[in-house]
Amino acid sequence: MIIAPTSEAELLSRARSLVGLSLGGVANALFIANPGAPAQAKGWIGELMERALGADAGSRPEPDFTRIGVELKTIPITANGKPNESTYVCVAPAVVSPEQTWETSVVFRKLQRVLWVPVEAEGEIVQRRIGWPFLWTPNALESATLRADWEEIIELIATGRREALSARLGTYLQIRPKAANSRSRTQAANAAGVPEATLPRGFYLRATFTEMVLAAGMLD
DNA sequence: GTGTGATCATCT
DNA sequence: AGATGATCACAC
Repeated sequence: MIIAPTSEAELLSRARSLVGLSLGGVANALFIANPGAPAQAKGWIGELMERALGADAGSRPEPDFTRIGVELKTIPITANGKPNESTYVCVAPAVVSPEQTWETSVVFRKLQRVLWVPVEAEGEIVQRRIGWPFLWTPNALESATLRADWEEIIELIATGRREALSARLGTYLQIRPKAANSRSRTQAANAAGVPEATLPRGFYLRATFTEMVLAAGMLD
């Protein structure tokens, strides 16, 4: 077990010491078993990096590095240097409390400070290499857009209009299914407040957004 | 089942 | 090809 970092500088230093290394090499050094077939290896890279860097939040809905409030996100990058996937943020609430605001949301708390770690998206997983990591905080325009996206989506959930939810909503932040399968259900409420089962969903950052973030991050 | 880590696979 | 909806693994 690697001890959690106590400062951003320590975290960033650790992450940058991994630049250029293969995922298999890091896994071997940590005595972590190699992943199975790609379809069975979802999440393996993220969990490997969590362990390599000392993330300590476990499965709690808060930033990975609890002491310094930093969220870790690995980001798959193709040969053209762009992310080939969206980025999962957290589950979307099935019911919204009246006190819920953008500032108290899990999306906001997780995205206030992120350590992005680019990783090659192609080839054998164990041979993929780690790229240049950087710390990020959304700028004013990004924050305003994320907030507007979140509010639009949350409003639909809060008013029970889940039939209007779609991954097409949101400029940077979107909502999509987040479940074991399409038959999964969780308890929600319809427009009249009557309990109703619904598909669990999660918040994701569009790849077009993380592409912008990555482009800026490469500069520092 | 709920939350974490995501990527897969189908549709447009 | 890119985006949307579906799915996989694991901890608790």
